[in-house]
Amino acid sequence: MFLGQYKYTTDSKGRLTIPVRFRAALASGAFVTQGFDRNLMVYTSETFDKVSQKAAALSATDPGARDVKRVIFGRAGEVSLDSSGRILLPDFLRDYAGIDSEAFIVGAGEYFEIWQAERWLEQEQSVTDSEANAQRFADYDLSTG
Amino acid sequence: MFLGQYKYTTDSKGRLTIPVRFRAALASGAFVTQGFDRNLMVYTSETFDKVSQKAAALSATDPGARDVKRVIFGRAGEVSLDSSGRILLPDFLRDYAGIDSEAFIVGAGEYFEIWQAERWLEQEQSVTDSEANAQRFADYDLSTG
DNA sequence: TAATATGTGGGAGCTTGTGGGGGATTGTGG
DNA sequence: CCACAATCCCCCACAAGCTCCCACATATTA
Repeated sequence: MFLGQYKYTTDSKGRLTIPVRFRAALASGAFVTQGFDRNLMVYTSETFDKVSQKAAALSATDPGARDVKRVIFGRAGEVSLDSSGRILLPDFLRDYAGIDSEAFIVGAGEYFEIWQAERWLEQEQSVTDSEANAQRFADYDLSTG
Repeated sequence: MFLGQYKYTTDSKGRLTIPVRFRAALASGAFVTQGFDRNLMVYTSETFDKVSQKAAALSATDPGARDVKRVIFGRAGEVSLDSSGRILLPDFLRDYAGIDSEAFIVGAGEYFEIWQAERWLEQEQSVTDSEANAQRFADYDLSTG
C-alpha cells in the first residue's frame, strides 16, 4: 500500500527518485499512465494487469473503445528502477504532467501519483480543507464507526 | 503488449522505424491493415490469424461479407523488419493514412497504430481531455477497485 | 565521530535512428 | 526469349541518444 507524500527533483535526463518504501513493490515491474488531473499514476504490474485486461477485451470496432485503448496503452509506459532507485519517465508523460524539475510523489493506496510540484501544492489546498474533507467522508461513507 | 507512443520519420524509401520494444513481438511476422480513423493498425501474426480466420469463413455469396474480405485482406499487407528494425509500408496504406514524413506509433494493447504526425496530435487532444477520459472510464467500467 | 544509507549529478560505451549504395529481382516492351 | 529499366532488398556507415556505472554530498544511525 502506497502511503504519504514525498518531494523529489527530476534531473536533466528526466529521472525521478522513488521513495525507498515504494521500491520493493515496484521490483517486479511498474507501469506509469496518464492521470485524470494532469498528473501521472504509477501501478504495480499486478494492478495494471487488471485494468489492461479489461481494456484489451473491448472491441476495436467501437470508436469509444479505441480511444480508451489509446489512453490506457498509448499514454502509458513500463518503467523500472535503476541502481539508485529512480525511474525514467517517458517524455510524453513528462510533458503532459508538466514535470520539469520539482515533483511530488503522493501515495493513493494501490497506486501512487506523480505531480508537478506547483500543481500538487494547489491540490493540497483542497485536500487540507477540513470542512471539505468532512463532506467527502460523509459523501463516500468513510466514517469508521 | 504494445505500450507508449513514439515519433519517427519515414525516409525517402517509405521505411518506418519500429520501437525497439515492439520488435521481438513482430519477429515471427507482422500484418498492417487499414485502421478506422485514417490510421494504420499493426498486428502480430498470431493476432491477425484470429481475425483473418473469421473473415475467411464468411460466405462469398453475401455481398457484405465480400466487402469485409476486401477490407481485411485487400487493404492489408504483410511486413517484416529489416536489419535496422524498420518496416516498408505498402504505398496504398501509406496514401490512405497520409504518411509522408513524420509519423507516430501508438501502442494499443495487442496491436499498435501508425498515425500521420499531425493527425495524431489532433487525436491526442481528445485523449488528454480529463473529463472525456473520466467519462470513458466510467462508460467501460475501468475503475481499478 | 564514524559509518551507512540516500538523493543527485555526470561520463563513457553501447544501442538506436536515419541515410545511402549496390546487387538482385521483377515487370515491361521489343 | 532477350534487353532494359525500375524497384526492392540487403548491407554498411555514422551521428545522436540512452543506459549503465561510478562519484560525491547530505542526512541518518550507531
